[in-house]
Amino acid sequence: MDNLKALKAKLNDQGYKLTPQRQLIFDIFQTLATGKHLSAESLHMLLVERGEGMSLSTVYRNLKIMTKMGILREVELAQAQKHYELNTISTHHHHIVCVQCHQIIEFKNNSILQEGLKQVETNGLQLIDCQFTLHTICPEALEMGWPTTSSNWVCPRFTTVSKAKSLGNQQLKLEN
Amino acid sequence: MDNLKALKAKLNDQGYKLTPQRQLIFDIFQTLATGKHLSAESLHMLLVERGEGMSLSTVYRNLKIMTKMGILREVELAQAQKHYELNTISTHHHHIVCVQCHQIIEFKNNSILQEGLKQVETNGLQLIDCQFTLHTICPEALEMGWPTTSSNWVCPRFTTVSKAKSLGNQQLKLEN
DNA sequence: ATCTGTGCAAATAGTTTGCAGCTGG
DNA sequence: CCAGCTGCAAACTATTTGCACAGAT
Repeated sequence: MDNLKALKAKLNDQGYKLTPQRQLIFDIFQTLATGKHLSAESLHMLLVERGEGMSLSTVYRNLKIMTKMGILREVELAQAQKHYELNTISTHHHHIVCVQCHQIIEFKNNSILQEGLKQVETNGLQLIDCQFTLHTICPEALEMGWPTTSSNWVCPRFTTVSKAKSLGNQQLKLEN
Repeated sequence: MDNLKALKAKLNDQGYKLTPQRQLIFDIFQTLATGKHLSAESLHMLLVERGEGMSLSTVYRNLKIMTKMGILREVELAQAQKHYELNTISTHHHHIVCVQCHQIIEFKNNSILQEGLKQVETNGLQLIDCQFTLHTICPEALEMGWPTTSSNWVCPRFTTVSKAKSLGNQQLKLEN
């Protein structure tokens, strides 16, 4: 596979090696459904299920390296753990997250990425990742008396809506 | 003070009480220099230095509540801990963070907030916080062979520059 | 009177690290 | 063959929680 060669080149370029473990991790992210993020823990479980033994520390170590290199992006949404996804221009997107039910809506918006690039270049820096994150509350939770709502109350909105509303030429999709 | 009344009203409205501890925390954030964030730990230390005994758990508990209510915003930048700052429209800003030296540049950009509001309203949600975060690397670190750079190497760029470059009508200032 | 808040100490969860042996370039 | 990588177990750090008591409305 071509992407694999590129990965190897990128790694070697920085003095890192292409190990079977790194290959596997990269592969999982490449075949991951759009809009899915993995935590270190869930990635590890996925690997174990696949019959690929790999230690959790190795997972952590490699997620870190691949994030540093800009291969993956690390997103901190509502949950306690960090989540990871491939960091490519074509799949680049942002997140709306409900602070009560923790559901996530992804959306694309190129003008925001452009704005980010401009801002970064103006300061003579190089962009590694650009994250636009909107913390929101759903009207249903507000009716329930949020923020006093019980922590496990789940907003019905996202479980019934299959696709979030799109805005202009921007495309939105519902996230797991 | 007027802000204090507003705080009390907001809290009572949700069934929370205005305790001396909450007042103190709010006060600290109000008098905090622009561009400064506090972690739970550093806020606690600040309180202790001031001679205000308060348990760390109380700090954590109240930071959480005040973030939920939109009084504070929780930012996850390069560090391991979460940091907090007041969440007001007039002070609303975004962050550029260097992934090597962890220095932060703040910048204002109203069009981004507008974009966020539009996006959120289109989905029938209510905005609590809007964060635009750019992860970048400084050219100096790249020259040093980043990402293989040692973890405590500090980019000289930010320590010498007193004010980051501004972009258009947007205003930039150097952080903490 | 009741319900929320606090301090303390203990618990937890996510992540990191030291070390001895293994492996890719 | 050598610097980087892995697995394991132990360590660590930020944050959360249970409980008994105190305080506000």
